[in-house]
Amino acid sequence: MSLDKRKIKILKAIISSYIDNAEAVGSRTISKKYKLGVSPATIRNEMSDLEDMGYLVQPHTSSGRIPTDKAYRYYVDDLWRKVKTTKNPNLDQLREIIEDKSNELDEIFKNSVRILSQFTKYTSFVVAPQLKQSIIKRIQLVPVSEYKVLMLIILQTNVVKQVMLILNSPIPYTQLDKISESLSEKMYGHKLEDIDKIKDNLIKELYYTKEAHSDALMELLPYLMEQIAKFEDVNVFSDGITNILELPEYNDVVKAREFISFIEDKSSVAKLLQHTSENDLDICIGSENKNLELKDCSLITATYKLNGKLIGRIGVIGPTRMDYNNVISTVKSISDAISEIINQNFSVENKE
Amino acid sequence: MSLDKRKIKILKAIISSYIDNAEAVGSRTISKKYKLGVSPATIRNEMSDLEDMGYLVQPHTSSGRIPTDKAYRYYVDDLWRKVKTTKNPNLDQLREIIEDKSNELDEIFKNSVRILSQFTKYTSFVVAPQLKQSIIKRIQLVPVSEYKVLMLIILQTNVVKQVMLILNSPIPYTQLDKISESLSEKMYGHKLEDIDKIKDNLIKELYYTKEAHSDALMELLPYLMEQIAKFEDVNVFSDGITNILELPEYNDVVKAREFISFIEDKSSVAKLLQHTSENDLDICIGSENKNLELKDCSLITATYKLNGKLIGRIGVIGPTRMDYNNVISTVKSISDAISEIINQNFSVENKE
DNA sequence: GTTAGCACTCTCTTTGATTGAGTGCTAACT
DNA sequence: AGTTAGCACTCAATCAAAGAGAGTGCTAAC
Repeated sequence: MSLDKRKIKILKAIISSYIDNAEAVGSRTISKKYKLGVSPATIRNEMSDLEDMGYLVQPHTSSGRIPTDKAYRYYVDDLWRKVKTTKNPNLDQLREIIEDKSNELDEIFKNSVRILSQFTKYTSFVVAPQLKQSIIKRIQLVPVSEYKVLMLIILQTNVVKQVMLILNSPIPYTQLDKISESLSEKMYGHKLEDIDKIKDNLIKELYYTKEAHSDALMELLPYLMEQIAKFEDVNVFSDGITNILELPEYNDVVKAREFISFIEDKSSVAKLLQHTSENDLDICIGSENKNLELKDCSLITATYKLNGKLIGRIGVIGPTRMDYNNVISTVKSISDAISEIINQNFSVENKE
Repeated sequence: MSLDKRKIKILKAIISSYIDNAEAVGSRTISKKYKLGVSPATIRNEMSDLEDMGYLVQPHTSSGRIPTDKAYRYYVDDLWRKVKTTKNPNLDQLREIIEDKSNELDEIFKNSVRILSQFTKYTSFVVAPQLKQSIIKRIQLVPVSEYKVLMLIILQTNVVKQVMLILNSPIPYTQLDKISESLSEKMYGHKLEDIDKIKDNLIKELYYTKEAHSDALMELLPYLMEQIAKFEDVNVFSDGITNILELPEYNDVVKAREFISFIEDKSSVAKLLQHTSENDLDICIGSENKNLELKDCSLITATYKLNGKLIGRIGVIGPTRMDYNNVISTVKSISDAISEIINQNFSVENKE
């Protein structure tokens, strides 16, 4: 028995009906709505075959059929060939919405997941690039008030992190630039994540640097290093969590609660995304997911890159009967938009 | 007929039973669990009186009674006298949790609502102070890369806002300090919200300032002003929205959805909080709320202050049968903690 | 190979009976 | 006069039985 043309037509009809209505599909429905020119009886025979082949299941003997994960996999692989070739027309529009006025990386991600969940009606999330992997370009101390100094950590990607330092005793403004220079010189080229390991050495080295040799600085150093070490490890943004309340499969509050509590746990989501393949676009259907909690969910993720290097993933999670067509192209568009935006705004400029 | 001592005891017993179980309370339950030394029959008579007085209602003839908004109002007013006098013991602990490592105002608020919803098991939110009301103390431009300059706007409260400016043509680093000085001089003392109105004047004045007279600057100015004008108007943080899924009154997914979509609309929440009284602590029970959507909810809000001036509110929203005792004291504690933290970290230092 | 017909299955909805928590009233008691 | 036991009554919630409806599988005819 093989998937002949008619079987394929019927299978696709069932899948697309089930995606729309979340209700088991009967032979009559297919025959009427998807006019294949054959009677329900014929369709019943074919459906029986499709069930034997593992593409359909019946929730109970006298009900219609619903697609299995295998069916979705077939459907998606088929879709895949078409999506790949169609170019997204509205990329510029997307860029405009996502691109943030304040040029903040986090804002770009927040916008992205917001748009993504609005467009797909599912839950979406993004893992922000691991800040700790970034390399320090320069440190700049800026006086704010007598006892407050703002430390700006300028990264190679031109992302600027700010840390407010509270002083025990004031440091004259005029010294701050010199201190900044010394700090920059010593910390240049190090990754943020390495600071914690080498901080003792750094402090020692700085101690012997003539310009920086002020009591105020020495007092400040351990505190300053500590603040850097405290930067967040992974950062996950999500949006549209409550979208799932609109779906009939989550009409049961208990189910909804379970899903939400899983998704709200950022570390589990981060793990989820780190365990996916390195593919540009990854589709994980139902039981293909390693997490048992997600056996009824599909996960569509795409990568975004900076200077050609993979730095994060953005994705959508929804029921296995999700609107793959829409989700796949939306995720792809938005991940492309993110890549473009960050490459334009945050790439390492070689001319320097 | 008046509220004698026994009626009060019975009323309180009913309220507290209903708060615990969300189920209509019968005379037998009261008689057994709250040993008042009288029989169910007597309690029935009293309950009937309390119903006549408007403190109780029966969902249907043969059910127990549930408290009305009037009952909660009585209960809360009574509680009020006691809460007022008890000092919160764990304020220091709270401060420690809320106080943010990075000294970011937004982080403080996010922590506050997180803690608040964790402690109360309800939904909580805070309106962040209106940034636009803040007065500019100083502007500092910091070079980031050849075509990027970070503009730091240092406010009187020592909050520092950063805006990344993308240049069309590079500005020599050495000029940036001078430009910063000119900008600071002209913009000092103005409120952020006024910048938009007076920007034309500012630009003109800066044009005639000798030090700042560089083409690069002139090109930058309109762009820079525009960025400032774009700062957000109100900022609402919320947390624990999905806590309501745990409550029996929201076992109905439709109800839950309605509640959530109301709360997720930041502007409606902002409006809600701005319409409450100026009281330090405000309690709005059920139909006392102006929003029809919240007729089954109670809203407990408290103010926080900077330099004695009210700058925002934080609050909890939950069902009318909420645990007022816990919520009131928690909201109060946390608002106090916020006040302390921001007064310590963000108050205008007079010595400067 | 396709289809009409029909018996069969199983869920969903409706209906009716039963249960149980709780009330209100009355009459007796303190 | 206030309190209480007793009892009839009410109504939501639960459960079982019946009926409807959607859909299947099989058979026999086209």
